[in-house]
Amino acid sequence: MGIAGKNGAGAVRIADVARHADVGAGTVSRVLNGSPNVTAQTRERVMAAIQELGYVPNLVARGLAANRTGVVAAIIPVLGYAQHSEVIQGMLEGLKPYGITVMIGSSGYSEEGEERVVEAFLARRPDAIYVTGGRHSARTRELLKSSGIPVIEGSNLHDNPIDTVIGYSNFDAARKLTARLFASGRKHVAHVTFSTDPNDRIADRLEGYRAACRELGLPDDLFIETTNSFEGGAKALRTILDSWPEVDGIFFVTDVLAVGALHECQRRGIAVPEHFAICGFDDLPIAASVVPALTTARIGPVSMGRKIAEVILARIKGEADVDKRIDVGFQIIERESAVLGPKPP
Amino acid sequence: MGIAGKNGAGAVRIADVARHADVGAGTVSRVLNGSPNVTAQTRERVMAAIQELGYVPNLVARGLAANRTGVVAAIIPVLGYAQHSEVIQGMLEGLKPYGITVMIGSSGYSEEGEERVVEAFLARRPDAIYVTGGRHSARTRELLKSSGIPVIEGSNLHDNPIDTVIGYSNFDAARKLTARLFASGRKHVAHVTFSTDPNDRIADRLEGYRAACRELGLPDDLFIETTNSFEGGAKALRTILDSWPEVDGIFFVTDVLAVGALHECQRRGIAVPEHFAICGFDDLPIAASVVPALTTARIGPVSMGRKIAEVILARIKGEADVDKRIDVGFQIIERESAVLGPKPP
DNA sequence: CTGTTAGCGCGTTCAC
DNA sequence: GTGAACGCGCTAACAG
Repeated sequence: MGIAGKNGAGAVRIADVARHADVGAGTVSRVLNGSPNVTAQTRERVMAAIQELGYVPNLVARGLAANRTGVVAAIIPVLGYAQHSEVIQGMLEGLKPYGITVMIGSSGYSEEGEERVVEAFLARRPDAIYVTGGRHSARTRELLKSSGIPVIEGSNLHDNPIDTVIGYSNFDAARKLTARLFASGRKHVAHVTFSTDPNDRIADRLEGYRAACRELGLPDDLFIETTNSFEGGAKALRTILDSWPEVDGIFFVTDVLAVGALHECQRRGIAVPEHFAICGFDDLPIAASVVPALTTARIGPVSMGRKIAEVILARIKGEADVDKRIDVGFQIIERESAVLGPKPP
Repeated sequence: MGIAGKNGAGAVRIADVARHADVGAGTVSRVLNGSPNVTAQTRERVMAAIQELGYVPNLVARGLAANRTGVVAAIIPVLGYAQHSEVIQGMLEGLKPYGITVMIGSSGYSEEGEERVVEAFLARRPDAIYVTGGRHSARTRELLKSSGIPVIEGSNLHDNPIDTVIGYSNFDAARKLTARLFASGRKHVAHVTFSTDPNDRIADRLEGYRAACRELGLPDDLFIETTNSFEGGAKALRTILDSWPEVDGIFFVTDVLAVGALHECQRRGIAVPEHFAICGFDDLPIAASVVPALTTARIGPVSMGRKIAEVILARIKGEADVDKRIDVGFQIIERESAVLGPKPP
């Protein structure tokens, strides 16, 4: 320890401030936490002492004493996928004004990975925890449930949440997108998905596709699996061309896949939407830029993150009547990749 | 508090374990921290007690007592931009095996935002801190310097680091890309940049472009500013077409801009690389997918993050002879968007 | 090798 | 309204 021994902005503690302001340590703590039971005069004296000494409260010690750390934990599959990272971005923006910090972990798309991160995080006593999706190991559910803190499951509006779920219906969105392809005159709509992980969001989209097919009395098994990458989308397109020549519409489970397929169409001179109507999912920025622009479903991950922050704040404040199931909805974005007839000028 | 009052996996403390195993609290702490000074026999007894009671150490209390939190702080401009998020992903992967957690913050591309996050983070006593780039407010530098913890500045290999810098030379990479465009036979190479923030990486790329121009005795002022988005790239391309009809090569400061421009070329039927040789920067996944595939510079943000983790671990362990300046290098990725002559078959 | 004790810095009772 | 004292759960230093 010592003067500059990793003590943030100095080794000055609350006792030093108290001495300097000629008050008790308790009083300093009170002004720090905005207690009303302090005279304006003494408050000023304390504030002055804080300024002069450059005092910075030790939030670790506060966390121990108050049994409240001001930290929320967040777990997403990977940080590199913007759709998940932007949820965190929204949470950061919503929580920063309240002095709440976020610790981040990645599950690597695996239940086991998630379990280990949850375990490690709970030992740090966060005030709340956010996890992506609704599929977790039994032990993870148990850990979370008995943690005693608010648990927010995000992105997919599933039944049977651990505590609170904030998201949208992947099933409904996928069904709507599929139905839209059929409504635009397509007769044979395929679906491209992936299955490298136990991911309820992707699984629900597949079910949405199948439901839309069955509602029209059409076969619901025109789907193939690939890897979730641009190249995976291109590969899937080639497979469809080879295997199902009758297909005239494709619903890709992510924009990444759809964009990869669009590029493959460009390379092969296949006209979109004339030959294939194509839609994706997520409304990544690239969806509006690619040629032709991509029809897709928009979620608004940042605002979802902000909503999550709101709920966490309310729960931490102790408000009991917070919704346990919040639907942030989705929006179908219609662009050229899925219109029929000649392209707009 | 109480039995299930937000105490993680239960309210059992180290004293409970000690009692259950019939040893002292210190001994439990020793086995927890892997001290060699424990008999295998007592170690087992303690481990058994931990198991039976479902004890989970309170890392907040440990942090206070040990003056070592096992947390590292990381600040990036925004979470939604993959290039930055993936650095964090690499850090997570490198630090997780050592039980170290990452708290994340975003500066919003502003020095003031960064300063506030740094301030908030230091109060939580992280064991180390990572910040993006080398441009910071004077107060941020001062806070960081006097924090007493390892400070890693990342991404841009600048001079005058606060403590340690890990990255690559944006200047060199940009110069090399520009020179490559000239070497492929282009005579008028423009540069598209943006300036919405005090970003040393982008500024250094501009300087690299200008240096390459001057080395050939060519004008170094064919650059324009736009916003860093697909649409921004498209807009810049239109501006160049209108203003500088002689331009036959464009170095876009990010892949996002370059891809936006490539899409605009597709819309307008402009042949790339025949009309324009184009290159970007970052080697985002989209760069290999777009048509034509994009020549760009690759950094490897994930492995850079792992390198940062390594350095942090070494510094935390107290190793004094850790490099203060680590060049992770870059790689020019040659693809079709910048070759001359007929495109490959 | 092990038990005991004194802090780590702060919030929160209590009396005053 | 304010100060003093105790405790949050753990590590580290000290005896033994």
